[in-house]
Amino acid sequence: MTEHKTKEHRVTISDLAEASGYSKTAVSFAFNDPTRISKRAFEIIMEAASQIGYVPNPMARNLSLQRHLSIGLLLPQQLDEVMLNPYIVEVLQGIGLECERTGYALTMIPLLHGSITDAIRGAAVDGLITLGMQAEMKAVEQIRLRKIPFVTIDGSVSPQMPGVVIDDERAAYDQMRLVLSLGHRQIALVPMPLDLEGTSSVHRDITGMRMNGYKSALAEIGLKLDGKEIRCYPAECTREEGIAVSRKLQDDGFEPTVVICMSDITAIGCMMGLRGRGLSIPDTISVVGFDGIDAGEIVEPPLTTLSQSGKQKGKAAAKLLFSLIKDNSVEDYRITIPHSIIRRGSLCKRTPNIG
Amino acid sequence: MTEHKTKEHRVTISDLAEASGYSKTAVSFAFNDPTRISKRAFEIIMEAASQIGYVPNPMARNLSLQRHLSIGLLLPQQLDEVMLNPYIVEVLQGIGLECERTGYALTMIPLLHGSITDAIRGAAVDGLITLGMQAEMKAVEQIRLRKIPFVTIDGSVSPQMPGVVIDDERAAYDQMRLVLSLGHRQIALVPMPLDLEGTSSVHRDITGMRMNGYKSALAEIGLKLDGKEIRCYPAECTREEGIAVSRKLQDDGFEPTVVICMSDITAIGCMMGLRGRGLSIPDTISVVGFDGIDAGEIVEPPLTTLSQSGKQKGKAAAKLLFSLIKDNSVEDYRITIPHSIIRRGSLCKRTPNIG
DNA sequence: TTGTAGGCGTTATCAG
DNA sequence: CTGATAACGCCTACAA
Repeated sequence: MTEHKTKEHRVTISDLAEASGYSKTAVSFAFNDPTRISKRAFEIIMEAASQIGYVPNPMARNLSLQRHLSIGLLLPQQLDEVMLNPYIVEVLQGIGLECERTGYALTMIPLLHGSITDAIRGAAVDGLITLGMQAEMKAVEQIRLRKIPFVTIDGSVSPQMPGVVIDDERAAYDQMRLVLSLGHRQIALVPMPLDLEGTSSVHRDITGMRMNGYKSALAEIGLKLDGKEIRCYPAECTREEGIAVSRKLQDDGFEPTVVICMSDITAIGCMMGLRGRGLSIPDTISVVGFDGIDAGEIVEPPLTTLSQSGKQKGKAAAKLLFSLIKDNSVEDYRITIPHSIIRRGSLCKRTPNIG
Repeated sequence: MTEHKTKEHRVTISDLAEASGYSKTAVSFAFNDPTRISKRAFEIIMEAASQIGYVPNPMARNLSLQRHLSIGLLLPQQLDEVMLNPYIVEVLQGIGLECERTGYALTMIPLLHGSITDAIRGAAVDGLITLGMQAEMKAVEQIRLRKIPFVTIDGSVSPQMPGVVIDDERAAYDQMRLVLSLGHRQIALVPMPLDLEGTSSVHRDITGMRMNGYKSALAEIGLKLDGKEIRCYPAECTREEGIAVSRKLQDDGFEPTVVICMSDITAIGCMMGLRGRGLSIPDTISVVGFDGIDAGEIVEPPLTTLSQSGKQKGKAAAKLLFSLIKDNSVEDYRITIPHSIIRRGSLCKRTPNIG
């Protein structure tokens, strides 16, 4: 047992006032606006400060200033799960960039004994960024109670709930169009599971919109999600679930020429699973992902994907939030980030099977 | 411009006291320890609370309670760079897990206008986790001033600076031994650059210890880092720098049978670069990494690596810190996490070139 | 069970 | 340029 004494009566501004022979006011100025006291006073105070080891207490400072200098990120899942998702990590990068620019810290707010409400209640932050927040969630109400500004990424944005998104329907449409244009007609679709509870439905809106996009693209050439040529295999955004998909395909005896995933992680898992079953990509079967994460570049063959910049999203969201914190208003309550298709080796042309 | 009014005179405990007809004390109890007031009082107060929209102010609460319910992670680099390093992201997972268990938030503390000292000064946290902190850094002094407990990961741990590490020297030794045992004698070593400044030297200690490990292993069979058969190509932990290494090898006309990297990211970059130059892995050249990140599994061929669990490190560090926060002491000031070798396809046997 | 009053450590106001 | 004094909003002995 090693002792680490740290709390030996923290020295306060009063102590320093006494030690330096000046008033608390003077001390405060010395640290915050030295121009308002004499040079001599400043020096004496600072000297005394390092003598007795004084350093302003951030807690008290915050209360007085009525601000935390920190924004919070409300996590929809356990922190370790969140970090497993490279897309979210990208978002974090973007948020972090803005925080650095503005001198704010970024507080990750985990569920408090499983309760998001309690977590929000106690969050010591000047504003909140949420992930996939839907207007009707009870969390929204709780945030409003706190009377701190907040924005959402990938949620249901509205004038009452500013946020940043991509055009998910269009993105999915583009993704499907590409696949169809290459001649694929036997398709396995891997959406995110539309959870029934509606509580942790980070992806609810998104999944729905993307499915719409898929359907439009299919409809354009007279196809539809029929459960025969074109089937659905929902999966979470994890490699394991991606691998599981490849197994299910085999179990079903379904042999699509392409697998379209709603996330790159799933797609990569899928590639690994398919290869493990002796299929070769893209010769026997193509795979397409969604997100454009880094790892898509390093797999073999590299992953074709619908790329959205999580970093850009995070940055835009933070900007939005800071403008809310500063001016209490935003120019646009909805920021739409562009998406694009990145064509790589995992997807190739396919002559439609005849018969 | 959409207005988002949020600050319309926040309602305080006094307001609720008045509105409910009870005292501030009663209100406080209602929220913190309902058993201390009558059931009736509790209900009336809570009812009134939701009427007028009262919610305790965390800032004031913290000041009064003298705690933030948050620990800080001091970042050695820009947040976006940090997030680019999967190993650090793993550490984050581990820390996050502990935070969830204890109900603490995790605050990422970026440099404040480039100054780590200012960042520390203002950090509103109950304790700090640092990355690669060396005892003689000025940041240490600043943290001591704040009189908050702190631990370090991958730093110079001592009774005065508890922390968690792996046995880096031994790990590097093991890594090199494996390579040598497979017959490799032409070796490219890719350490992290030992920066001269010493300021951002997150890896200083580590690099040095690992180099020692390499040297011991080499010495055992009468070899040494001679700049001929065994050469050094320092590189940062990025894919780009890994790719750059492959280029430098070619420029030098050096044709090692194996490349040993101090991080998986570099190793993966290297693999990509080598393959881009027409070399086949592992037939022509083997590659070995360090860290054991996820991506090592998905590259082709999968990466052989010296695996350390960032998650375990983060978890242990957070545990250490919480014990410091709670009891002001720790059982062991140094936690050593085990490491292991993961053999995969990127490394294969090699008959030593003769002549 | 309830209320009064003082403290947490700063910053801000406003005289001198 | 300097210094009392009042916020900031909550918690908690202590007294009633």
